[in-house]
Amino acid sequence: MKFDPRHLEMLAAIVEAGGLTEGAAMLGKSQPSVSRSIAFLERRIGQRLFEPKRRPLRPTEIGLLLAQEGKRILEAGRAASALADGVARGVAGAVRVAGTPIFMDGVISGVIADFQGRHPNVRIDQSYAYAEEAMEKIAQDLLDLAILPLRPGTLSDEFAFCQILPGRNVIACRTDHPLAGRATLKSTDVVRYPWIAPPANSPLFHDLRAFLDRIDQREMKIGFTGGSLTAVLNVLSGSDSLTVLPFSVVFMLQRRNRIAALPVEIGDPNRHLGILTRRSAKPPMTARRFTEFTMSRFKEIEREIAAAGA
Amino acid sequence: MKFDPRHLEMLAAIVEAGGLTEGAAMLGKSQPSVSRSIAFLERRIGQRLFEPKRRPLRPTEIGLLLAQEGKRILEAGRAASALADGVARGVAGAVRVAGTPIFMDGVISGVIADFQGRHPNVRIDQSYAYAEEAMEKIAQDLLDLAILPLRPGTLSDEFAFCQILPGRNVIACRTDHPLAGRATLKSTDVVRYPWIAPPANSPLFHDLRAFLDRIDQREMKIGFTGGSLTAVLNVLSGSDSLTVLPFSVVFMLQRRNRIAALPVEIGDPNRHLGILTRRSAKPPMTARRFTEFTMSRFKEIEREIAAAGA
DNA sequence: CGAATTTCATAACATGAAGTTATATTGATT
DNA sequence: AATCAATATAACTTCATGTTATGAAATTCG
Repeated sequence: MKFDPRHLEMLAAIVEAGGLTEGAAMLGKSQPSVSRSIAFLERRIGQRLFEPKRRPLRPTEIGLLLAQEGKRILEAGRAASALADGVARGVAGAVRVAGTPIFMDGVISGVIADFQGRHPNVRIDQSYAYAEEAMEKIAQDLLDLAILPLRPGTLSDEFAFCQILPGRNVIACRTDHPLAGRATLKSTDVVRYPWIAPPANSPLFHDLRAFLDRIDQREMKIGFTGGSLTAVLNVLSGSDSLTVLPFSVVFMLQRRNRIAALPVEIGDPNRHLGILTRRSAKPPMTARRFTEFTMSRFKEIEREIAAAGA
Repeated sequence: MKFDPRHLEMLAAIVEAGGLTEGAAMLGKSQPSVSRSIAFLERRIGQRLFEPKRRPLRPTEIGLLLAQEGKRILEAGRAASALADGVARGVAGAVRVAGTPIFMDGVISGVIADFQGRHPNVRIDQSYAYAEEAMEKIAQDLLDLAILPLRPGTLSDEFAFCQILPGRNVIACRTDHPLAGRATLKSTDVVRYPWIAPPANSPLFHDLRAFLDRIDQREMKIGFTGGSLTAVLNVLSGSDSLTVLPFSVVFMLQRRNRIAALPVEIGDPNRHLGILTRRSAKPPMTARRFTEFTMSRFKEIEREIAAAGA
């Protein structure tokens, strides 16, 4: 005996509402429709589900038991509805976001924390990726969006890129570093100190190489390499090391971690930090929400940077 | 967004089975039917439920979440099916049975205990009633069956009566009662001792009155009245009291409770203990099961009585 | 107790989702 | 690259469910 779950739903609704008419109303159906379906069900299982000749329809023993199962079905259906509505409104579901490690850890993690505070039912699946890999994953729909530095011109039509900050990098050091506070720096100064190298394939590393090429100083002491942002910061604040970091990361961390930026700008001025998405398929509502949230958050950060610079 | 629970079932089946084809098979439906239903559902909620371009169909985030609800629906449906099957086979549900208090407590309670051991999913709703009340309730379908003493001839066509034992009553006393063991008794003997009166409106009481009328002894000392069988037995075994009890009750209890029957038979010899049911409507399977079980049990009891009498 | 009211069942018909088989398409596999 | 298996689509049928209108029965109330 296989039941149509809708029949059990009707049964539960009638029992719960205390009558066929109210039960039908609760389900948004007409009374005769429900009446016929229940009659059909009773004949199919060869059992009365409601006491005969009782006008406020009262369930029999088995009617009550089956109605309990029906109630579970009703509740599962309601849960599913709530879930689907949440997804449609962008307040439930998941967002798959990736970005360069240092930037994700230094800035985006804070944004994610804020976002989760407002949308606790949205899960953020974060991963680390550089531009090439991120674009691949976005194209394969393994990723909803990526937050990373790019030159907008270099992009294929497949992608959309929404810039949020200038992608400039700076040389970072601890606040009481011998070089900190100097108005100008000679290129020979910076190579006297040990360096923390960013990951070998990262944009930061390329920028650093380009910078050293430019000042014709190919010899640098690498004192530390391969660490995450936390490790980099610890080494940075406990030694005279220098490293190259996105300005936004230094800005966000400068108070808490006593990090300073030297007056040297590094990297392509045409490059910007931005949000990379796929242009074609319309993204899930959750991803759109997160994108909007991130952008508004960065507007605030931009203002803070401007205020601090003034 | 209101879901058709069948869609959620399909979703769950596909996810559980690991593919659309197997899922359809699990539900006993054709593959195209399920495919189309899922496609329909995806368009309705505007969300993909399965990753596109994946051949062993794999659920998306939301697909998985909705499938979990679907699983609950599937399980509720399965539970309902098991329940309905149980009821149809008479191994689940309830039986409403009534009978005279002394007889129910003394004999039927043991039968019920046996029955419940074999059918733990059948609930026995027991109540106490004499013939008149029992017939009313059976006619109103508030009762499935009654077990009580009746003269079969007096019955209307509405009822069926299946006799299980002669309905004879005896005078009961404790085994070491002064009268116990005597081969014959004079009527004056029995009125010397205090009596325990059965409930005033019970057949036992009427039989006792008829008996006393017959032996022309209208004066009897009533020492105790109004108690249940347990109380009656306690008084009986702790004093020289006499009372009238169905023979079957005395028989069942004589070993455990040291009760004896005096060689005096009381009551209408044309009356029999039997099972009273309604003839018209076909009874629920559970009631039929219980009736059959009770009758077979009484066949055994009858053999035991015969063996003990020999 | 009978009338009014509520509540459920039935009738008649329309609609459309879901069932079917046959076939095309497209990832996956070797 | 070719084959295989899994899924999607097409075309069509069927039947449960939806509708409104109405009848019947039980409950309530004056």
